[in-house]
Amino acid sequence: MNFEKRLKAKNLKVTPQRISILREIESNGHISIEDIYDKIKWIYPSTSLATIYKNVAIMCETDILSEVKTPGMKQKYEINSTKHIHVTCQKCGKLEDLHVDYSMLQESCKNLSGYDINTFSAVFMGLCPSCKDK
Amino acid sequence: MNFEKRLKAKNLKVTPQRISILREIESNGHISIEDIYDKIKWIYPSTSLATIYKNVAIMCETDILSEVKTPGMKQKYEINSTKHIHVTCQKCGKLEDLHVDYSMLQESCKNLSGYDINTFSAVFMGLCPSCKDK
DNA sequence: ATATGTGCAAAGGGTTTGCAGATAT
DNA sequence: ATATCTGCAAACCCTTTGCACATAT
Repeated sequence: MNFEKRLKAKNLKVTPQRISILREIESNGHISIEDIYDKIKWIYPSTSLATIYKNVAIMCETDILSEVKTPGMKQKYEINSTKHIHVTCQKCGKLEDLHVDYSMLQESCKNLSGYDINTFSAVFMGLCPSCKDK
Repeated sequence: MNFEKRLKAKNLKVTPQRISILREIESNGHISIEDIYDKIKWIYPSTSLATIYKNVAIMCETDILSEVKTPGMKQKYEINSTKHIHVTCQKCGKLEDLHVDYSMLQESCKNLSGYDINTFSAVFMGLCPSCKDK
C-alpha cells in the first residue's frame, strides 16, 4: 500500500515515524497502541509513545486508520480499507477480518430506525478453530 | 424488571447502591459510568464513584450488564436482555437498541471463519431522524 | 456471626499537553 | 522559510486498590 500517497492526500507530512507506524499496523492487521510502541522501538528506537498517540489519533480523524472496539478487550487499530466486519477469539485474543456482505442487515436497520447509516462496526466473538479443539 | 432476583441468582447481595445503579441504567437505556454517578448523587448522595466502578464490573462479569463499545465514543452499559444490535447518532450521540435478526450474518461468519460463535457486538452509525433534517 | 459490600484516599495506568528543537515541504 | 512534527516531561484524566467500617444474609 502506498502510505506516502495516503498521507499527502490528507495534507499530513511523510515522516519516518508515520511510515513505521503504518507498516506495523499493516503487517499485524490489528494492533494496540502499546504493541505498536513495543515493535517500533526495535526499528526506530527514538520514537516516543506520545508521537504514536498523536499520529494514531490524527490518522483516525483523517480516516487513514480506524479503531476496532470489542467488549472486554483493549482497543486496536487497523488500516482503513474496504468495509468489513470482525471475528475475535475469546480465548487467544486473535482478531480477524471477515469480508461478508451485511447490506441486508444495514437495510433492515435503516428501515427500522429511520437513521441515515454511514458506517458499521461489528465483531463476532467466540472460539477460533484451534482454541475450540482444546 | 426484578433486580433483587437477578442479583441473588448470581450470589450478589442486594444493596441500595446496586438497586439504584440498575434503576439508572434501566431508565436511561444506555449510560456511561460518569453519567450513572451524576444521576445517583441526587438519589443516594453518599454513593462513591469507586462503588459504581466495582459494581458495574462485577455485574458485567456475571452477565447482568453488558458493555456497549462504539468507535469514537465512550463506553456505555446496558442491562443484559435478549440479543440485539445498536444504532447510534454521530451528531447527538443517542444510542438505541435494534431488534433485528442477524442469524444469517452469523451463519456466514461461522462458515467463513470456522469459529464457534458465542456472541455479537454491532453498532450502526449515522444520523438519527431528527439530526439529519438539520 | 460471617461474608460481602461500601466509602475514602491513595496509587496506578493510560492518554494528553506544552514547549523547544528538528524536519518535511 | 515556514508550517508541521517529534520527543520529553509534566499534567491529567479515568480506573483500581487497600483498608476500616457498615450492611445483608
